[in-house]
Amino acid sequence: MEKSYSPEIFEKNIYENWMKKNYFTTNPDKREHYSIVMPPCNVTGKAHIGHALDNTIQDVLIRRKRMQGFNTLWVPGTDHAAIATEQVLVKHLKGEGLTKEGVGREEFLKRGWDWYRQYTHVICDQLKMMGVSCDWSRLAFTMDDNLNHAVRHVFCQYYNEGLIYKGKRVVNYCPSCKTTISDNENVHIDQNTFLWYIRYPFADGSGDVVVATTRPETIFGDTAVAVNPHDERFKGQIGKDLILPLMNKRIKLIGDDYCEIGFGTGAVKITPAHDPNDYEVGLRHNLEVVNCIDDEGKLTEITGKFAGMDRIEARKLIEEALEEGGFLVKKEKYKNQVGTCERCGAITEPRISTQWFVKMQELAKPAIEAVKSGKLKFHPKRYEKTYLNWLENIQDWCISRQIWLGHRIPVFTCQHNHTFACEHDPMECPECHSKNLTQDNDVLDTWFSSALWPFSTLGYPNKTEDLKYYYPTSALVTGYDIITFWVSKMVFSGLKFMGDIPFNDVVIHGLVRDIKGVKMSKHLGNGIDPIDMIEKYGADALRLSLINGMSMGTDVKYGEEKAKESKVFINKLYNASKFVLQNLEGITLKDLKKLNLQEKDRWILNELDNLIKSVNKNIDRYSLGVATSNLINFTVSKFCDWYIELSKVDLYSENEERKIVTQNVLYYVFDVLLKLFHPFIPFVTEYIYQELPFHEETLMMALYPTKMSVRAGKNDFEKVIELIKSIRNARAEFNVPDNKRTSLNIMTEIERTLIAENLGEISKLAFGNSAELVNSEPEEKCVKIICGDIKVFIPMGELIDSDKEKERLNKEIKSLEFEIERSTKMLSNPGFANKAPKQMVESERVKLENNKSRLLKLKTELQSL
RNA sequence: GGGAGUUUAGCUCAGCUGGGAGAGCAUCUGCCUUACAAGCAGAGGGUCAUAGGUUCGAGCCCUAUAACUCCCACCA
Repeated sequence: MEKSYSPEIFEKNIYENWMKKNYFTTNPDKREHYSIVMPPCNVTGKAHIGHALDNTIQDVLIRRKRMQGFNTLWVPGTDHAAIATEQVLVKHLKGEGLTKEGVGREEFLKRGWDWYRQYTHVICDQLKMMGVSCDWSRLAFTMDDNLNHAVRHVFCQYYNEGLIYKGKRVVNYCPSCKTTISDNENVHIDQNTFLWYIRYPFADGSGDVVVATTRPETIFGDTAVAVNPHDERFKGQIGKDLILPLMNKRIKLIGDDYCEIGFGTGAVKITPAHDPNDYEVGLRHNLEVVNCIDDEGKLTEITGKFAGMDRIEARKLIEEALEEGGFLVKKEKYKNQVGTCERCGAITEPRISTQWFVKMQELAKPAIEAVKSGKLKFHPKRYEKTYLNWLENIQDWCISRQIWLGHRIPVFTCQHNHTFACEHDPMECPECHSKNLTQDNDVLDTWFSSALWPFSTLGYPNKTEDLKYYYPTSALVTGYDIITFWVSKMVFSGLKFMGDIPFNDVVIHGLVRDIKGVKMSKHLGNGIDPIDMIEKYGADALRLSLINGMSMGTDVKYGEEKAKESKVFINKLYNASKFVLQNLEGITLKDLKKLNLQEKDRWILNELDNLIKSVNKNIDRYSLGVATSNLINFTVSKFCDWYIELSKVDLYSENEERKIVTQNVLYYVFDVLLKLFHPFIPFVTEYIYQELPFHEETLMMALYPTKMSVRAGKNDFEKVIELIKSIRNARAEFNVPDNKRTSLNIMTEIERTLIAENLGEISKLAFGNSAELVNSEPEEKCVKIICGDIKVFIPMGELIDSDKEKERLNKEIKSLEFEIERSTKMLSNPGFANKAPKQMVESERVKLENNKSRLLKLKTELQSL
């Protein structure tokens, strides 16, 4: 083993070996299964720290279950992230002086595949560096042939059942990406703008109506002005004609409840082509739909001299024109929110267009029921609300996108206008047998394919053994940001096509933010590259730093310091392993239960049992951060600080029997500890494990520890620990430096056996040069320490300062008196004595008695000074 | 406008079904003790956001309030 912990020299080899031995691959068998499908990573570039968190959580769950003997399947995968990738490709083309239309669909798709092939490698290699134990032989991609088959199968079923329809709607449209985007991708941001008040004169010259708008450029598309039919101000005017400014065209004043009395001027201009509400109003009143903004965000021909101008840039000129014509009443500052494209940041346009939709009402119902009935569980539970709230207010799902990358909509039209959906590319029209067919130009929303992920990756629509065995999967691990648009879609898809929920548990984690809590972004440059962290501190340190202290569902504030801290801890574990290994030479393996254990051995074994219990409990409830802090706490504060130090006494002694016992306990505890740690920090644990005198082929397949229950009854060794701490404490109070050793004279009646057994240990750990049991107080001037029944006399000659000693005793007396008062009060409260559990009352009584007798001893001591 | 979350030591956060406030980092003191100075031993530091309530007992449960964060929503 290397002198110090250097992850860079072994992590890569260990991973390659795991791969080579096929430890990650699995197939259905007789065992119980535990399966997870990995949320597919976008093939757009590098893995970010969020991937590291998400995949570490899954790896921890998978690795523990694998060690517990389950048939564990973890399916890795990647997503084609069509809009983002298409954008990048278009940019690349532009660099070559080309356009997408110029190269044509076929060539463009070819370039897409080249890109995917190249970057799938990058992202997968990075995941491998993190140590993920997924079954790489099953790596899935949302555009794979079999997944495409699943998509088309599902599409056709929806289509044939009438759940997919084509319709005219106002949808969000990004003029920069030139495609429709979903509501989720349309992010609202605050903007400072103006509210323009515009006068619409009545055609008969009887005054005018003033409307307020934030979008004067849409005036060209106005086909009505609406007021509330119950608004007194407009009584008798509804139905009259108005003159549309700038267009010099007649439009009607209509009455519609959509218009709120008391808001703004009470009148609102109606532009059915460019506002979803106005479109609805338009339908109710049979209004004309006039497009005044084209698919590039430019004003159309009908706007006359403004044609070809960008819609936002044209505002100023439109304003001037309105003013010139005397239509502008006023303009005031106004704050509102505009929709922007999540990917490119451009202001989106509500735009009337023909799109494909999935009817959601019926599909949502069973998905709601699955959660309400408790069959599908969210962890933490509060995220159920996000899920339910969304499904209960569901809108039809717009699934068509006007781009080229992705699953092309499998709907065909023949020359006689027969339209049909087809799972496999058709040769002819099923109705008229025409061979002159054209396919719909749009592709499907990326989420359409990821919605099928839990079963498409297992072979759907074929009825495979995998599907039968691994579905429903055990858990889905993902961030809260995609509950609505991914988790919910998988649930209703699973219920619809598999007849069962796709996973039993939904484990929701938070987002990784920077140390100040700000979202990481390229723009701000506050991102932390997980690969950087691996190179500097090792993959195990990265993993541990993400998990330790994390609370499921809550955002993680992350800074490089955390990786550093984790590395410091792993180094500690590494050093402990060096100690253990050095001292296991010549060990003969024994059955611990048959060995003559001492109190200290029972103590550490008992603590270890508690650890196993709490680690399991916390992983079961997905409190991974608590599990790691249990583990770290045990390692540092129990194993290293105490047991290792205690063990030195016997290991370096001539007592062969004690040496064998100690070696066996050390080995046992450390072996269990490595196994418990392995799911979290797989590399270093495997590395150390291979150095142990007895081990299996790999730690990742070793049996996960269970409790051994060495003993029952109470733990006496705590008393020795208390004693040692008291001595250390007293020495510190007298400013005795650690390198000054003293003799320790211990007097006790009840605990003679316990103390006699641990004299060497007490001496070593409490800075003694000797420790012995005495029957009377030494003649010399001593510092006296009282610890329960045990008294320790430490001759410290010139160091003893009686004022200081008095001070020390007084301090202790004071805190004891405080404690006694508290207990007395509590016990004398009839409510407590009657209502509290008996155990509680009893232990409080014992505590009080002990404190009282201790107080007496201390007071006697003080008087004798 | 609706909903959720957070508020505990100087900083980052734990704290399970209520039963004497915890960790890491930082600070101070003393130690190179043959696993570890990336260390060891010790110490200081908290009205658990505020105000009420339930209870024998509240960081934890209930009700308000405040501050911050996030999500959802078609308000011109």
